[in-house]
Amino acid sequence: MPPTVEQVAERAKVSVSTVSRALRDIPGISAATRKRVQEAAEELGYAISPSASRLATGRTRTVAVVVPLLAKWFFAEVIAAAGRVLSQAGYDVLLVELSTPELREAFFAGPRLHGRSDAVLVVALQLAPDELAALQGQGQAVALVGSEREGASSVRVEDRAGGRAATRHLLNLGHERIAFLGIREAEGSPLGGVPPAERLQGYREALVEAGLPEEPALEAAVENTVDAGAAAMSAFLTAAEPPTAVVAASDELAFGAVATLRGVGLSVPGDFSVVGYDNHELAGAVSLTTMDHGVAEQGRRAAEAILGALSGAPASSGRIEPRLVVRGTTAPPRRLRRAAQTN
Amino acid sequence: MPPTVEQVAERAKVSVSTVSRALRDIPGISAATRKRVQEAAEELGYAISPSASRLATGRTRTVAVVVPLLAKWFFAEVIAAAGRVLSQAGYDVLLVELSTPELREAFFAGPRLHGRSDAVLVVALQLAPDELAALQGQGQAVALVGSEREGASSVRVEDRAGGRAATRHLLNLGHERIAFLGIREAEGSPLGGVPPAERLQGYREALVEAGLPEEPALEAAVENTVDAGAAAMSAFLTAAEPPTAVVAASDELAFGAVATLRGVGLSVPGDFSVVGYDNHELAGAVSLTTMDHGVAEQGRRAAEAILGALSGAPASSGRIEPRLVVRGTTAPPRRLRRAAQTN
DNA sequence: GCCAGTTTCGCAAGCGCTTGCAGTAGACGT
DNA sequence: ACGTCTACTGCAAGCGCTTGCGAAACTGGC
Repeated sequence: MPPTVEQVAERAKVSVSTVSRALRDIPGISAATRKRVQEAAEELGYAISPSASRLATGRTRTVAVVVPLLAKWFFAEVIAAAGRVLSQAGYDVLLVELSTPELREAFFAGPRLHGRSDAVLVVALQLAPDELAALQGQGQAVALVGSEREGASSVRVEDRAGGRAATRHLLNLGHERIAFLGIREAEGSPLGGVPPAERLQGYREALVEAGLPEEPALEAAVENTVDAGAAAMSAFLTAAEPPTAVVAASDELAFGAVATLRGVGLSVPGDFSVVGYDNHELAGAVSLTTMDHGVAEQGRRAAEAILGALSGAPASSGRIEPRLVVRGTTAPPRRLRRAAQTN
Repeated sequence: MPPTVEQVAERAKVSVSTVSRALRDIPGISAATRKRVQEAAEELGYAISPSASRLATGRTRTVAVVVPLLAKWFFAEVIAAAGRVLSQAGYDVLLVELSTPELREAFFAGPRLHGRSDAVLVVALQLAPDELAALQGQGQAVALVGSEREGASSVRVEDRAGGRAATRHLLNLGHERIAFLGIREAEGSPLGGVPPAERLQGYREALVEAGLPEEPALEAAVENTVDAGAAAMSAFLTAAEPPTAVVAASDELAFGAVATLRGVGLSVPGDFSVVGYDNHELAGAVSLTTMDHGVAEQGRRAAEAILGALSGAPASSGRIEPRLVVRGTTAPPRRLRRAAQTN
């Protein structure tokens, strides 16, 4: 039904090879001929057959995007941003969600991308060396978001600095008992390796720098959900000497923490301060103080790295510096404010 | 680099046609031969070339998913659910985000999907007749989520019933001045046509049934964001005779409304009740009473409809009945509770 | 042990595009 | 006016797989 090069050639009174070259702006075709061909194509409503083109060239002009979980804001945002630059550049985006260990295993077991994409954008997954090799073995250029591997481009966040900054913010406000609400892998999750571990390190560093002791009781690690964050917050509150502030490794955990605190009648930030991590789409809605790590930018830069790699550029390795966004869930601890008032 | 049918054929000592048939479970191959071929393929790590197969068959085993905005929870959730059933069925998922009117126009102007997918899953976009025709003209089977068109499968939500149920819930609690916080298209948005209009209708119906007057001043229509919801809520509060409850056409608007209310010191649900619409991932976090309309199920069913259409089934047209999820943002109006106390 | 009827396979012609190489036609110099 | 270059364009051989059709092998029945 759709016209082929042949029909365009016929109409433009040239050979198919000329059509092919004219339409792809390949030199060696006179301007006049090129124009004639383009017009013929236009009139016929010609559209190239991707399959045929791919078969002949061996390249697909498609990049696969693999994520552990599509419905999480972070991943969706990264994909959206990456997708825009990719499709802008004329690439198709193939979506791959690896939401269970089984899917992950199956995906890396065979050459599942062979002939489907030229490159892969891997978000958040911590690839094992052989997994990376499996991808590259299929001739895929690979770019990583949220991890770093030899031989692949990557975009990472300075999470340690981020964790430290979040914690410092609370220290500067006068808090001295600050908890950390971290992320632990859920059972069925395919992430494999927890990148935000650096956030915890940053937190610890900040405490040490401030001359405060590390207290294991103030560190939790739970599944990255609102409910888990809420539960963990409850646990902190039952401590003998509860913290007065918490830095959460994600905004979702922070949401949960805030919910718990307000639920038991505590005021945030009056009685307790919370800082999140992500600058989630809805962070503003609850006025959450949080670390912004340019989620969309991560996607954008990874996509650009891929485009670069596809045109022969060497692997690049970018870093993003998170920055604190102060909103309404952080304030000096009550003790200090009382003191200030009595001044 | 990767092996081809030819090499498999050679190793299994059969012809390429036999390999092709054996690997695809096409009858006419003896069990013994089939096994031999499969083993040979296995040993060689053979993977079919999609391009070649597509070129030869004309089918791509790919379905395109088009959404207006990927990073919104609703869309991401629908895609995730649909993607799971599609990839389970062996289909690739091609992602298309039409986030601006320009992109939308360009997309429908040419045969952009020709040879790229066998079917399209259109989420939320209200297709103009010629847009639908453009897709079908490219030989695409099409399934719609959130709209309905002659000649295409679709999955829709009984939004009118949903709007009515949400409103009734508030009426039953004793509210008499209930506002509606609706969705209006943003300027640069490609949605084109507002499906949730039915939610407003349901709201009005419920009021009429309860013998209450419709008050235009109690109906707002804003962009579907937390901030816009917050602003609209502020407007409601400045009314001469403010409402005591609001039904929002989305959870995001509801989040904004709640934020405004609590921001000015009003208690929710003590002083004001709010019911949302979506049962957003984070609705639980703020304990939002809302209408659940099975978002994942919409994706799943649409994907199933597509698979059906691809195997020759006639267009189907499913409906989903939303249900109320009562959480913590709705309660009787203060007036009534006082009365109850004095009892 | 021979023939008709089944199975099981292989041949070869595409599918629609790309590209190395060869051929043709102007352009230019002398 | 003729040879030499350069600039265009066409030929044809793939790319790796599918599939209609005919050939070969095998099954029984007699």
